[in-house]
Amino acid sequence: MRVASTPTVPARRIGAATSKTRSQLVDAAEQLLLEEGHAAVTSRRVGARAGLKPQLVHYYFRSMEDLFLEVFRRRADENLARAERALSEDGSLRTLWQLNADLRGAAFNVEFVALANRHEAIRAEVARYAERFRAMQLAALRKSVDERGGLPGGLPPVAALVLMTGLTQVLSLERALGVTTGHDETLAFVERLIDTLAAPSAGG
Amino acid sequence: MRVASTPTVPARRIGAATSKTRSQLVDAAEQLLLEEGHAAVTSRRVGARAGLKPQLVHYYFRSMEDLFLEVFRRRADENLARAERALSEDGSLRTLWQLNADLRGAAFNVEFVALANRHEAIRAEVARYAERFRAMQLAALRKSVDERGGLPGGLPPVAALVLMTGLTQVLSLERALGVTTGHDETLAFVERLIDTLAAPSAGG
DNA sequence: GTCTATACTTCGATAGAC
DNA sequence: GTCTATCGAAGTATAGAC
Repeated sequence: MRVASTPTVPARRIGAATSKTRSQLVDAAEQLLLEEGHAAVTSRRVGARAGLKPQLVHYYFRSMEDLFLEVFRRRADENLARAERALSEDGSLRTLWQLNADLRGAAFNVEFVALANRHEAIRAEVARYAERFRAMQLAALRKSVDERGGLPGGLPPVAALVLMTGLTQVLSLERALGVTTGHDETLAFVERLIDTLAAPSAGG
Repeated sequence: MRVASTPTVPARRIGAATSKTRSQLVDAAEQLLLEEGHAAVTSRRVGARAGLKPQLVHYYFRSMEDLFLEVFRRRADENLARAERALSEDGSLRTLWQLNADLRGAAFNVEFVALANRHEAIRAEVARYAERFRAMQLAALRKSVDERGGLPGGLPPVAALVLMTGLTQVLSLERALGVTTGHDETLAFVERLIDTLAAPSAGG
């Protein structure tokens, strides 16, 4: 006796994940997302941007949510790979700062956090990425900080990461809005702070 | 000879800004925005949520963008009024911290920042609010900080505000996503820091 | 793998009666 | 101030030919 393990609906066929056309669609979706927000990422507009028929979006992706997930994963994987490269040898605060400050597109994050409100699958994926990114940074920072007996003021390494994340995100976000009051002062302060911590004894 | 100063299109009539029905529509729009994101704020759904006909949305608002602007302004005005009350007597770091930590709905901000990408009028309004909020806080903080000769480490008051804004936003955002690694440690650190600054000499 | 054709839904917005 | 009626555009998704 066979247990029913197949879906009741035959499910329409879906294109291969290795297809070049498919990655063109992901490219187009990412562009639209960054330029005009997630509401602009429709099958028709993605198709048009890629120079393809909109129905191909539905051939390669079971739903628009699947397309969003693919756009997110691709970017997340890039970020994690870049972080791994940067942190493999040097987990200093400066490296971590540069890593966070260089992350492309706070706009990207905003769109997906907004999407996460409505799509549980996207929320889970964003959360998974955020946790992995933080854990990777924490491992590197702990290692470099332990060598010199902790951060000043009793600042826990993980708190330094949360602060850094918040700071880089708010700076990017506000810049996109056209709000820059206090940015220069804050950046200068962070630079000074990192310099001080990198050279605890004068003239090192 | 009269200069043409009237619009070429007669423009359909728009309901009074004082209408109770109108504010019910704004209530409904705000609820939908918080629960399901800005994409869920359609004239049909707003009407249904308010128990009214969707056409009334178009009677009270020239466009959906106008409705979004009204939702934002109402909340922004509340926040500014609350800030003014809290800061009128006490511009301490603790008061500022509580003010930022208590601000309802980082989700609210996310939705409007996302909308700002596509709607210039919304971007300008969000930017105007952010600048006013920061300026109000800065005036209060400067006053309270000058009395005691500045913040430690040469931290400029405006940089303290930027840091605080980033921190409270990232904490709210990540909590909504289900990411909380490092939150407790960071909050504890901030509390300790504020305590230390509030009582510079032991046994004050 | 890509096409045409199409079903079905929902959207913003307006006109005009009451 | 609210209603009915409606237009035209855009959305997701699917079926089936090639």
